[in-house]
Amino acid sequence: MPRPTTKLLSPQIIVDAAIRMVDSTGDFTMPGLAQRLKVRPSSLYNHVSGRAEIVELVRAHMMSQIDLTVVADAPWTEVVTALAREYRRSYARHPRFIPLFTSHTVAAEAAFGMYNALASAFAAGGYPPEQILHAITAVDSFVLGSALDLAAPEVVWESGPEANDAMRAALATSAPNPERADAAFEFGLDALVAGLAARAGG
Amino acid sequence: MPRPTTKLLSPQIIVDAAIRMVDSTGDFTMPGLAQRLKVRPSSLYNHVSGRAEIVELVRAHMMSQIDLTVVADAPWTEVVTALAREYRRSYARHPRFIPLFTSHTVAAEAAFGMYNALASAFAAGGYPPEQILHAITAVDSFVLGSALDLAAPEVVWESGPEANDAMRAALATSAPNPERADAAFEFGLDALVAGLAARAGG
DNA sequence: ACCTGAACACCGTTCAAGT
DNA sequence: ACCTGAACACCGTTCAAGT
Repeated sequence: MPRPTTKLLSPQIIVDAAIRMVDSTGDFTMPGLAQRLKVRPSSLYNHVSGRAEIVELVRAHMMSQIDLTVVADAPWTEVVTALAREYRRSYARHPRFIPLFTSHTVAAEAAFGMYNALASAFAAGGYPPEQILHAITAVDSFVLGSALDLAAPEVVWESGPEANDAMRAALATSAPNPERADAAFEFGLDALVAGLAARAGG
Repeated sequence: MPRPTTKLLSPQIIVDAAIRMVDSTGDFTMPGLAQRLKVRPSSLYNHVSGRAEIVELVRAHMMSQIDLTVVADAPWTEVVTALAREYRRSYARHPRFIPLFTSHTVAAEAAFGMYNALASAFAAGGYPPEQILHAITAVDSFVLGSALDLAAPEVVWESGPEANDAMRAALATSAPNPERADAAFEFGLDALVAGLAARAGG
């Protein structure tokens, strides 16, 4: 009886199980992972250093799904828009995992491809070096905040105790998630990139 | 011997202790809170329903610190800018608490004052109701993302394995936190509001 | 009314022992 | 090389008991 060629455990298998567990329950635990993989919790430590590393591996996995070549030879504002959209989409595939990224370690390594691509786009737009980092940070912050909005439970706006006139009129037009979050992201992204374009070329 | 007039425990006292513990350690636990307050962990449950409620009380406390009347009679774009700045500042006083807000419940109640003020400003700017919610969401997402950037540990950009030319030039200008995060926020906020202004009045 | 003590069902992690 | 079993030091929460 030869050993099975496919191993029972590996970092990739653990990462997949963590993603599935968070998708279905909103969080993951080492015992929960072990149970899904039909293994004892201590076995996991032969493949990952601990829970924190699993979170980082998931982050790296999601970032690796980003296609950095989209519309590579378009005007720079379209490149930034497309990159930000791809960036958020990679988060959006597993929205409930996003809060686990926010008590973060570094993340810079996994995101470096994205940052390089954004830096090139802003440089092409005429941005001086000392503002490129700010522009990248602005896009990064907006994408992460928007991704978190996607993970939010359906907001019970209606129960808002004292909405003023402007707010009440706005609430009357509200759509359910994820359509509302998607529309808000596209709206905000368009405004942000337009504002960044107005500051460029100096 | 009369009882002491100041009680040993109250929701406010627990909230203050949680904030101090997160400021100094990055997280809080019920036993840790109890120890700081010279009390047993089970005593806390006479004043709060549990850990989750403490997080929500802290969120409400921080939001209540926001001054919604800043520059009330300025042009609407300045009102939005000032509100967003105040909003982020209320987070920034205790940056390490911010990640604890991101696995959130509703938050809408605590933020309603801010949302009302933003709604009024956008309405004054000529925004139609169906876009006001998007504009508010964009500001909200950008502020939260920027606040999280503030909680990030000093990023070891330099160790970035393969920065391209544009990125390397940008990194050479990087300042330490919190100055870098502050400058990036102001830069991004200016761009976002400029973009939102360009879409207004339609 | 509110603090305590003891208990419960969990965590993440380590490590010697097996194969 | 990798899985197990047992153990450790923790969690958050409940609840009867005290005062």
